[in-house]
Amino acid sequence: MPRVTSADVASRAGVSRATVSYVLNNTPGQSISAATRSRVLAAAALLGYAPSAAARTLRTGRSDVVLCLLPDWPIGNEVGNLLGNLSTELARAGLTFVVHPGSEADRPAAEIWKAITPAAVITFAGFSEDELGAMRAAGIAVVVALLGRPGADGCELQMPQQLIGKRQAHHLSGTGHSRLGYAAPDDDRLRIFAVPRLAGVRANTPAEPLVETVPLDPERAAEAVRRWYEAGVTGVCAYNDEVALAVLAGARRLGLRVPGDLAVIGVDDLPAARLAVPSLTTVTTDQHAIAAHLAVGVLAAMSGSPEPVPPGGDLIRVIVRESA
Amino acid sequence: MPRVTSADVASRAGVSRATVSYVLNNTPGQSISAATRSRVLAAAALLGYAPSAAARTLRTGRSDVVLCLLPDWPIGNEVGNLLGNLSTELARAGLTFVVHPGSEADRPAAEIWKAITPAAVITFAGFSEDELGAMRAAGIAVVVALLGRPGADGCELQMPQQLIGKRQAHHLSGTGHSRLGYAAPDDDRLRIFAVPRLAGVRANTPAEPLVETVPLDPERAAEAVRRWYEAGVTGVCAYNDEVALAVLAGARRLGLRVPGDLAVIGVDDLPAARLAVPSLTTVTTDQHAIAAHLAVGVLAAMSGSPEPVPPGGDLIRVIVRESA
DNA sequence: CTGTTAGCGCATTCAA
DNA sequence: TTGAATGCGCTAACAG
Repeated sequence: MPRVTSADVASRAGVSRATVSYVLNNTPGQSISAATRSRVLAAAALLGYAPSAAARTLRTGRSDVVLCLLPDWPIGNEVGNLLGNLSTELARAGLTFVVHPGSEADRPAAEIWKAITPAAVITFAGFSEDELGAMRAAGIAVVVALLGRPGADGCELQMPQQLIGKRQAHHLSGTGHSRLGYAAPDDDRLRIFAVPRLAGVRANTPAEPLVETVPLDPERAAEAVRRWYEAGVTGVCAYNDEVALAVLAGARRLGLRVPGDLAVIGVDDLPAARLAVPSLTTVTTDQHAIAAHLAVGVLAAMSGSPEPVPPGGDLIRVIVRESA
Repeated sequence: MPRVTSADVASRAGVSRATVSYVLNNTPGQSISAATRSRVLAAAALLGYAPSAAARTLRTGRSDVVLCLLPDWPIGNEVGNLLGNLSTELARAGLTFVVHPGSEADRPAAEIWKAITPAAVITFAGFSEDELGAMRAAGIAVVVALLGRPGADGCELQMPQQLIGKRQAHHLSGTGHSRLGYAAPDDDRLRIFAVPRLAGVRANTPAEPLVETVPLDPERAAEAVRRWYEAGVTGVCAYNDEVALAVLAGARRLGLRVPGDLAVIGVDDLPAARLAVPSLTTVTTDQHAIAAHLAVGVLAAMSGSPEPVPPGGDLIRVIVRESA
């Protein structure tokens, strides 16, 4: 199974390799007769010719691949949505989007981008200065850091994460809760999200929220709920809907009424949120808008333009149901 | 910011490009003095040299990238897990795993693999013969089809899908239910999974199961539950946990007891399953084992070996909770 | 106008 | 240890 190259197409069509290239790429400023053109096209189709991405990338110096390095955190619905939207958005710009789901432990990030040679890298975890330099040396035009420390080059989405916490806190305040709790996830990999979300809650509530780690288990969640109850907490912001469901389960186990004794608000609007008892009030992010913003950021970085302004505040909405 | 090439490293270290290559690749059968070696290494580190994947791929004729083409279906926890495990598994073999989450509509699959030139492609949707031929012509050694029609070249995981339905049916039969219902998802993109799972149920229950499509909405789910109830159905196999939660919600709305009036069993063991009321009995697949099997399949296909035997039956387990 | 020749980009690897 | 060839496609310069 010998690889079909442009030379094969050329000889099959009785023309030179240059002509094949011109025809297949529709190179402007080249006049090639319709007859020749169709002969080349026919030959290419017949042989099933696909140009070597490697050779093309080598020659042009740029690939059209955007690589997303996923941190070690579990991929759920929301991330899945974001990735799908991002793919759509980048495809619109003629870019190919791929995701690497592995952890740093399995394969260092460097190995990955070296193997792909992307035009751009999107990362959620941030990079060291060394790594950044290495990537530039490898000809990667841009690095878009999502949740890294501000000031790193690349767009910054810390704000939306904080905004999520802010919205939660405001909703609970608005329904008369002044003593809040925060339900943190029992998974260190989620700290990168949990920290800014909690910060958002903290900054928008008069009293310091009482933070409890809530495992996804009714029994153990009940312990956290009990501590809140004893401390006079009446409203809980949960890291996400899963944690919120655990809080619900814990409250039920203690015989507490939701939202009567304890109001709960989640994040993500999972299908399960609507189906829970009581149905779960939650905060959702417009992943479509986020994806669009990210895509614009990537494009800007690739062309050296300044990074775009972060999207407005309307991309985070509270979905009011029964639990708060 | 000029790209750092091996030539730069060579001149900086005062050696030839060949030497650089030998040192950096630790090429066996080459004797290079420790002094030279360390000089090359130092120069490479200093300049932040990263070899061009394109050039390397072009020269060696093989990339170490495995590309997974995801169909249009929503990416949830389970798929996320599978991808993560797969990445780990392939990393063990020195391969780089990337996923393309876009739909065919955004960007035809051909565009993707042409842009990546992977050593192997994993697909869940199956390919046409034409596309298969094209991929081979592009030098892609293998195509692993997961849920395609049997007989396509590549390993076949249809079986586990059917097995899932089988396990559900058996569990319900074992707890005394003879008239079963099947709760199908309200999303056509999931048909590829739903069909074989339903087939598995069908093949393992005496009477034909009563199939109802269950939207993820309590109100509308209740309609489906009512029809089951009126038809004398006492046990429902749900497509997955989300659908199962909808069935639970529907039953509650009708005032039916679960599992007393209606037993429900899901698939996936989402966190929400354990937290539901009543907690959800469900079936889970050992994604670790599946990933390992897939990885072996990819390796086999890449080396031209026959495809490995499918993993045994122990990778699907019923987790018994309250709902069935 | 139409199409060709020739050299480049970068790392690998054989022969010297 | 090194010079030089090689893999594949792009494209400026050039000939019919």
